[in-house]
This record gives sequence, C-alpha cells and structure tokens, in this order.
Amino acid sequence: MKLSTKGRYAVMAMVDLASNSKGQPIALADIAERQEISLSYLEQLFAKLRKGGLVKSVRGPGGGYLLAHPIEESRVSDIIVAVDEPIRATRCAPGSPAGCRSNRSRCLTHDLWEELGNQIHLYLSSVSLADICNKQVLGTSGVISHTSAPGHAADPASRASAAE
Amino acid sequence: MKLSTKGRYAVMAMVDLASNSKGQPIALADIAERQEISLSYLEQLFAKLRKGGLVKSVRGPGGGYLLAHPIEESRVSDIIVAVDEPIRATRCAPGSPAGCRSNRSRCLTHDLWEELGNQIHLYLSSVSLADICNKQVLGTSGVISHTSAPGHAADPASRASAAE
DNA sequence: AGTATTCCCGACTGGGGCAGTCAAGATTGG
DNA sequence: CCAATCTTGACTGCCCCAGTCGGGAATACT
Repeated sequence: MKLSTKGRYAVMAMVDLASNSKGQPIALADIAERQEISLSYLEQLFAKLRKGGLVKSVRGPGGGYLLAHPIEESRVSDIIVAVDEPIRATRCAPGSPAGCRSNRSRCLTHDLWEELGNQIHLYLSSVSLADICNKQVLGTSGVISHTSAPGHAADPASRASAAE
Repeated sequence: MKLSTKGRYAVMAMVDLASNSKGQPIALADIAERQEISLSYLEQLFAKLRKGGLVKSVRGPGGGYLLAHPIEESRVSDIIVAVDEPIRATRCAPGSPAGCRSNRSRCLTHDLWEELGNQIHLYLSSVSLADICNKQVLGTSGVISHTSAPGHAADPASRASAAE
C-alpha cells in the first residue's frame, strides 16, 4: 500500500466522477478542468483504473467514464491499489519472509510494517466514495487502539509533533 | 507522515540499538554490519536522529550511540518523523486549506488524507521500541474500526487484495 | 461518407528524492 | 601521539513521479 500524490489524484478524480455522473458518462476533459489535473496524466490514471475494473469507458462523442460499481461499494483502497504499483514492503522476498529468517533478529520490524499496512488498508477499505461525497470521513475521533499497550499510553501529546 | 524505506532503515537501526545496548554506547559500524545497511548511509540517518533528540552520541574510542529516552518511551512515529522530511500532504497550503476553499468541491478528499495521516500517526505512536523488541506488535487482530460506517462493513475480503 | 468527439496507447522528458559513496575534520580514550 | 569513532559536507547513479506529445481507434451525428 503506497501513498503518493498519484493515488490522491486518482481518488480526487473518482470522487469527481462519482459526484458529477448521473448515469451518463463523464469526459476526462471535464474532470481535468474541475480538478485542475493534466488531461494526459488523467488518461494514464484512468487506463489503470479501467484495467483494475473500477470504471467503465464509453467511446465516441458524448462518451466518457462511468463507475463500474455502485458508489457505496467503491472503496478508496481499491483505487489506490489499482493506480500505485506495489512497493516492496521490506526487503524480504514477497510473500514468505525467507530473507528475514536467514539471519534472525534482523526483521524484528517485519511484523510492524506488515501490521501497519494492514491498518492502512483496513481504514481505506472502510471508506467508500459515497462516504467522501457525503463528507462522512469522520473527524479526529481517535479510532485506532492498541489492544495491549499499557504504560506509555499516557501523555499522548508530550513529544507528539503536529500530525502532518 | 511519509513511509519510505528510509524510515524503515531508521527503525531497524533503532531497534538494533535498543536491543543490543546495555547502557554502553554502540558503534554505528556494528549496527551497519548486523542490519546490513551501508555505514555511511547510517551516519546520515543518525545525524537526523540526533538532531531530533532521539539518540545521544559518545565520541572517541568505545564511543557510539545511546538511546536518549527509555526504551518504552521511544515511539516509532518519532523516528520516522525525524528521518523523513515532511511531505506536502495534499496540494493545499500547509496548515490552512486556503487553496482548497477557493474552488469548492475540489478538496473533498482533504479530510480523508488528513484523517488517514492521523490514523497512521496514532498507530505508530502506540508502538514503542520495547514493543518491537518483545515482539508485541500484535498480529492480525483488526484494530481499526470505522465508528460510523454501516452498510459496507460486511464482505471484508471480497475484492480485498492481499495486503502488501 | 465524413467529421468531430472521445477514449486509448506508447514513447519521451525533467526533476526530486532515495540509497549510497567519498573525503575530510573534530573529539576523545589509551 | 595515535587510533577509534563520531560529524559534516559534497558528490553520484538511479528510479519513479508528474507531465507532455503524437498518433490511433471507436463511435455519434449530420
């Protein structure tokens, strides 16, 4: 799960598509103008979104793109996965952490990144395009809780820099 | 909150430092060998960690680096923040989303990324070096819950690709 | 048929940051 | 003094993002 501006552009465009389409296709040129994204760049992104099965295309005059799924079932995580190429998570071989186990105690951090990836994916899976259109992204009500983390759970803002 | 290999290296090194130091300083050369990271590159990282106040340095023979804080109070989020330079979150001006409000409906996604950043930061703040050393990173017991997201909370693995 | 509109595809480019190297200088223990 | 170690700065190669360009294919409209 990579988080770059690329994925953000894709989500912006998909939100625009979701909120402006009333059943008829939307031309990329419209989205490009509204979201102030280069048209040619958008074409690249939507090529991937189409291959990922997230949008359907209609060619010819009056054509454009349509959501392939109902707005409530279009998850943000799917968009990002479709657009961003996967990143090699640690330095371990994908799948089996064979490279980790070779010299033990090396990838103590492996579990951490894996779990973090799960957390991010889980959160983004819980947000649909409908949620964003309805502004239901939920504010700063802390949601993550470390099930077994006593002790340093206190003083949450001592050295905590502003979340960027 | 940026997530690159750079931050991972830093965390790996800090975990190594935490688990191998018994009060006496650890030379970077040792960490470099154990973690298979270039020594010169580690030097750069630890320069930032030192400026961030996460480690203390001891010069001269027998010198090296020490954790500046107790192992339980060294949070992963602090390490990553210290090492990775901040990323411009959206395309909005940092702080006030003035650029967003200019043409409305553009940054509907703004809240999403901001909230996601909070989630990540919150999770990484909840993990200390002590947790990692004790392998208490907690497995795949889903922790995030969308407080107000009924409906599409079901079928969690239908199109969910393998978490990478 | 012809034309305009739109998607589709591949190649190309400039820049930024990561990963890593190299070469010095500063500081301290033996 | 000398060796070990941190400290600093400049330098490099490379990959990928963001964006551009030129053309080609499908379709609606006249």
